[in-house]
Amino acid sequence: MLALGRQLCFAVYSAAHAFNRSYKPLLDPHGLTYPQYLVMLSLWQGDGKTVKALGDELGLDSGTLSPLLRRLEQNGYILRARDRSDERQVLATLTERGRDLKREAAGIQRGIGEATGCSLETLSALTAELRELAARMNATEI
Amino acid sequence: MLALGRQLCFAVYSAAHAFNRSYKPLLDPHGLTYPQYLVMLSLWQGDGKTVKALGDELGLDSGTLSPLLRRLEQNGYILRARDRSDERQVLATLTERGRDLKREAAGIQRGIGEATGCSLETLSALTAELRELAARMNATEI
DNA sequence: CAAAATTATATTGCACACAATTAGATTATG
DNA sequence: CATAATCTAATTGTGTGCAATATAATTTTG
Repeated sequence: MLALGRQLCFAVYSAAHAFNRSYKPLLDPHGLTYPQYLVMLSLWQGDGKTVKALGDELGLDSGTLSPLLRRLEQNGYILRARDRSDERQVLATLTERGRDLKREAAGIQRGIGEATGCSLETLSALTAELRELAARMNATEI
Repeated sequence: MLALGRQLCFAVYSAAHAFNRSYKPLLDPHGLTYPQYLVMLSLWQGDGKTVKALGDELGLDSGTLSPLLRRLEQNGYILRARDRSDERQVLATLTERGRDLKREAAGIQRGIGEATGCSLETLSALTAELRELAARMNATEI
C-alpha cells in the first residue's frame, strides 16, 4: 500500500510532464505556455473574469497568476483593469487578438487526443477517476 | 474527443498539484521537496548513481538535477564526486545522514495512501494506466 | 597520434508554483 | 462615523523544469 501510493504519485507526476512536452511545440508558435493556455480556454468560455475566479477555477494563487496574466497582457491577448464597482478586483478580458486566437488555436487540441492513444472510454474514465482523486486529496487534512 | 483530451490533461495537472500539496507538509520538516524526495528514494534503492542515471530514471535533465543535487548536498544528505574512471560523470552517494533519513522518512508515505482514498485495486489500476499513457505520449511525435 | 564527434555535466534565462508579506479597498461593528 | 476585520492583488523569495549554451572529458576516425 505504501509503495503503491508512492508509485501513483510518481505516475501522475510523470504523466503531467508528458502532457507538457506534448503541448509545448503546439503552444510555442503562439507564445503561450500550458497554464497560459488554460487561462485563455477559461476566458474563451466566458470573458471577463477576476483573478480570484481564475484562481479558483485553475487551482492557482495570485503569486502564480499575477505574473502569468501580466505576460498574457504583454503579448496582447488580454487586458487587465480594476473593477469599477469593487476596486479590489482585477478583471481579465480578451482583446481582439485574444478572441482571434481561439480560431487559430482550434487545431492545437487535434494532436493531443491522438497522442494519448486512449479510447474514448478510457479517456473519460481516467479523467473521472483523477478528478475524484484530486478532490479527495484536496479535501483531506493529513 | 478534443474536449476529452483537454480535460484529461487538466485532470492530470490538477492531480499533480494535489499530490504536491499533500506531500509538502510531510517533507518540509526534513527540508525536502518532492523531486528531492524522489532522488532520495532512488538512492535508498541503490546508492551511488550518476546524474545521467537519475535523470533517466526520473525524467529530468541536468538543468533541473544540478541545482537540486547541490541543495541535497548542502543539506548534508548526499555527496557529489566525479567518477575516477570517467571524469565526465558525477556520482551522487548518500551520507550517513542521508541513510538515516530513510528510517525517519518511513512514516512519510503513511498518510498519502490514505489521502488518496483509493482501494488497492483502483490505486494499482490507475497507476498502470497513467504509466502506459505517459509512455505512449513520450513515444509519440505530434 | 591529432582532429572531429560524442558524452556528461554545469550554467543561464525564462516561466511556473507556492508561502509569506504588503498594500489598498470594502465591509462589519461599536 | 471611526476602527477593526476581511477581502483582493501584487510582490518577494525559494525551488523546480526545460531550452540553449558552455565546458571538459572521452571516444572515434582518418
